[in-house]
Amino acid sequence: MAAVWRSAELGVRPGWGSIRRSSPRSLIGRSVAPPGPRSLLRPRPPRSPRRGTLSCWAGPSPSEAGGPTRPIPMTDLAHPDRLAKLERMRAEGLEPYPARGVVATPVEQLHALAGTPEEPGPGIGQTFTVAGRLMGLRDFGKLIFAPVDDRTGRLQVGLQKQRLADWWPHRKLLDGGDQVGITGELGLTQKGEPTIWATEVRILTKSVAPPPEKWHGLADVEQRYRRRYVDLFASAGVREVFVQRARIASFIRRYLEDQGYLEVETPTLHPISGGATARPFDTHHNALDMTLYLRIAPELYLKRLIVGGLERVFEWSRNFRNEGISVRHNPEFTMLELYEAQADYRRMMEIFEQLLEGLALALHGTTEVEFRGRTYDLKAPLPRAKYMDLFAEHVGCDFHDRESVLAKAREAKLDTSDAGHSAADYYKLANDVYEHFVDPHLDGPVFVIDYPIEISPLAKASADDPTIAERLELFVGGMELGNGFSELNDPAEQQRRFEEQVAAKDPESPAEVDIDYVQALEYGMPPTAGLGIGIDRLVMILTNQDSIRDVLLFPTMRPQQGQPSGDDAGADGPGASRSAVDVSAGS
RNA sequence: GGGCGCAUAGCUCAGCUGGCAGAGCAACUGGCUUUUAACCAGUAGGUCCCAGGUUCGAUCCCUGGUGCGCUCACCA
Repeated sequence: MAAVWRSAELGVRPGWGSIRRSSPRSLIGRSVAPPGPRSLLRPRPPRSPRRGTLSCWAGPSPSEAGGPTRPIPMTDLAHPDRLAKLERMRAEGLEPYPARGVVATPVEQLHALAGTPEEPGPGIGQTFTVAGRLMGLRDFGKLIFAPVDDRTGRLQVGLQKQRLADWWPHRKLLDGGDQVGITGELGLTQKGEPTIWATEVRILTKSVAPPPEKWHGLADVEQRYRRRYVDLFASAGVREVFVQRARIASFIRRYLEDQGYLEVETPTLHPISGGATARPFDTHHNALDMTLYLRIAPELYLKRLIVGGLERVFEWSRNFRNEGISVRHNPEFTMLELYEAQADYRRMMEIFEQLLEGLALALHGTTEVEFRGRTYDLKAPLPRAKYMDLFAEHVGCDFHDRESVLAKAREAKLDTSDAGHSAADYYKLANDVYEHFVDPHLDGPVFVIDYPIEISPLAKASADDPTIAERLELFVGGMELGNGFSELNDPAEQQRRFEEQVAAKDPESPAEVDIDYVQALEYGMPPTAGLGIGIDRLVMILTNQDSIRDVLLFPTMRPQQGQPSGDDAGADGPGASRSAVDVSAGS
């Protein structure tokens, strides 16, 4: 409690004692803005009466702003001892938040420069600066060892009284978690640990919130996701996952660019939600007074670009789907979509295979990856299995054998009430049967190919069999990693399929035909194939993370502290077009 | 939305059958110049998630709520 008020002892104007009682370690001072996430740790009871109290803070303080004794705005995350040190720094003429950092050498390089006891590096005895977060303190009295982390790794610094005569009295101001810049001679300890023997120590930023326990880091998964910034610096291996994620993205970009692909950006706000089957998020544009949908897939825009002659395009598409959250679903997720003129779905499988194999080799040096305790070999070519064959094998009857399929659907306790109404309804049900019986067997890696045309409304029919679409889905670790097909480019056929979907009056079906897309096809889209890859899941596989949340820096979370949640159902009035869920390739 | 589970110090976690709230790390004080989660001695730190209920007495039992995890359904 005395946290914030330690400053009072150090000369902050007296007389705030009454506030002190009423406002223990809450968000104090600085402004009267809404409290926001006060307690970042636990829900707290409402504090409405305090607002007035806060405003009397803000009033008189500006004159003090900038002064060393101004009240310290802090949440209750700030620790009293650290706040006291902050004030002590100012009292001793040290700026806890200096304007500039230091020019430093990355830790990775310093390790190379230091070498080993057997083979000392060229930097031994030279002076360097390391900058980063202080990850601990091992105090031996006249010697302190401390690990410092920067983005490239961890290096030990050694603070010796004999080398730091002037600074030594300030040493107690240091805490784990502080941002520091340490300059000194590079050397090795008796145990051979590369160490900078400091001759200059600077606190570049005082950390007033204590870091998590040093050995375990943040273990509470909720805290890990909500406060990822802490997780990143405090938990082993977390940064590495996101570094690898960036490498994966970079590798794929390079690969596609080498293949002559152009990276493009298409709208995220869609007037008609299309390109996949999913409930969209909707929003409203005030000036246009219209409903817009966050994209569920970039597909229809990218194919417009093929019509436009760009021929090979890809996009990192953040897609938004108003669906459930699970260990492999997040409401916003990243999908790579690519389209290539003059290609068919076989070419898409080759690209997919080359990417997977190349990524595994680049990241792990082998095509075998571990995921959820199992090993998957991503060496190309990957096995293929035809949808109809899988259906026959695992369901036990032919896809088109209505009687048997219906019996199987009932056996699986699927909803069969719509099944008789239309051809589309039947195929939807048959596909449900497929997923129920076949998906559990698709551990992978395996390309499932040649899907029924009826569940692939944006795909082109096979030349050999008009009931079959030239389509692939790749499964690894039991997850669908991607979906691709030879693109339907017959505008009349596309319009017919769109209208069929709209007519189905399924709440998940599109409410509206995307006429502009049909018109684009009327101008002529060359034979084209497309592929969508779920990047988050790909990263899961390649970094052996069980949950999609572990490969997303900031996964979607419910807000804390009993904020109103999900009760805006009445927000879209009756006039707002009910979810223009779209036709899709079922991707 | 359904089922199961979890919520205790800044962090990681114990807490027996319902009887004064515990440890390690972090912090503070003291000691220690080559450690690697340093070590040794001491000090301080708690709305036991929230609200009700049962009870002489609730961290513990009951009811409801909140958040999170797993799982099922939908989806990629």
